[in-house]
Amino acid sequence: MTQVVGKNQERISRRQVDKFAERRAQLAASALQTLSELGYARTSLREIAQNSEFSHGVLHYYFRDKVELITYCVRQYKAECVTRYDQIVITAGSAEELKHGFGAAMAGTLREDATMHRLWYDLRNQALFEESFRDDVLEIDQSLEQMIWRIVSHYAELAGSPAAASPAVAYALFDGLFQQALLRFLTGRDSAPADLQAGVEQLLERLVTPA
Amino acid sequence: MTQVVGKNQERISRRQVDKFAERRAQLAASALQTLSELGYARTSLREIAQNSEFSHGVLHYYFRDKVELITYCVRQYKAECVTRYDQIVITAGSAEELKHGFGAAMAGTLREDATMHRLWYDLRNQALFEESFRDDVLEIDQSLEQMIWRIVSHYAELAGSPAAASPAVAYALFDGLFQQALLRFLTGRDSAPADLQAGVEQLLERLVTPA
DNA sequence: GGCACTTCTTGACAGTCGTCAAGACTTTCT
DNA sequence: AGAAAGTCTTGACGACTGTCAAGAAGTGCC
Repeated sequence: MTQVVGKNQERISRRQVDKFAERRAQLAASALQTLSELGYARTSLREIAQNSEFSHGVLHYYFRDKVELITYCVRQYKAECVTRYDQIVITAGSAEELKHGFGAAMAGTLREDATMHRLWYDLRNQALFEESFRDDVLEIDQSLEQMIWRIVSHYAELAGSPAAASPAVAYALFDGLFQQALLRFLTGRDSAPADLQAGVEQLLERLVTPA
Repeated sequence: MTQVVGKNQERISRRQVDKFAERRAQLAASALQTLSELGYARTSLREIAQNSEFSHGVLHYYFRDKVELITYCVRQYKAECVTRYDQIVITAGSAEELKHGFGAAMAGTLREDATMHRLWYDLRNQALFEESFRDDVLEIDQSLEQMIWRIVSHYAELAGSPAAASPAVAYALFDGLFQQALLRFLTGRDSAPADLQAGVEQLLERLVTPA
């Protein structure tokens, strides 16, 4: 059922643990791909297995049940996206540069990772109905809020005026913009990324301009 | 299968159509209640029927299939909520009054109709994966955007300065605030409605203040 | 080679799902 | 009253779900 490590083979047990973790990550990647294509409601374990190179039974060798698999997926998703804009914060030398870099990065990930973002909103919503993922989802949401706040506060610093909103409000506003852009992008409106970039940059300006 | 009306009984056919429509609405109400409790992914026709006073077979007498039922539900939901704030716009005599009325109304519906809002976001997200509800969802979303814009533009009028955002952006920002407040409210943060009211009022001010 | 252990496949299970058809019950009209 | 139309229940169907157990296939050690 769960992983069993050899009795007195300490040398290789480390290697086996690594292989075990690697395969978990590999299967989680297949699961994430399937989830992002079909959504939570329509994703079954057999479908996930078909998107991998294994059969459906193997999922229960690496994950206790469906909940543990999806929880693991959510955590893996988080690791990828929580530091998405940090490089921009580090390298930006001016407020203008940061603003354009952030706007372009938002527009870029909208274009490139649209289905993954769609999945994120799907799972965040599931957490409103189901207790299971709630803690992980809330933790990711908080990390995203902090990521946004690193942008806003650094921009305020570069611009020389204090930020005029709390981290929570700033995150909510950018998230609203992004979610609407995602809806439009996925329903075929090609101008969505450019519109998002403009909206994001305008919002960033206004968030550090005193009323 | 579908409704069959008597041959030459024009007098009563009208009454039968009404009864038919009434029962559809009644069943849709049961469906909406079930959906708001369980979410789209976990709602089955049998569960819906158990939340009504009928057996599961009757759903296929009044609705062709599950998609038509949920589509009908979405439309019924729309009719209820699209004019939610219009009374406030009409009766508000000053910018201040409109601002407080709107903030209080948002906080109030967050408290009262939280599970319905949760369902709305769930269904809007389903539309990103499924083609079926997409048109209806987009139509509702547009109506909500217009509803928000009636608030913003009227507030700008009362305040004497032009609105500094497009209808789409304004809607996205308020929606972001509301969605975050919903997440917090449903996860037990009691201050969510008050925080939402404050955030909404602040945003409304800033949306009509020139940069 | 034989052995211990890990990894993966296969097939089955109990349950649920949407759908539908047959028929019973109810209402309405003549 | 009897016929006809409308309404609802019951029970079944095939398909799909998560889960699990039995065993085959693969891997490394003596």
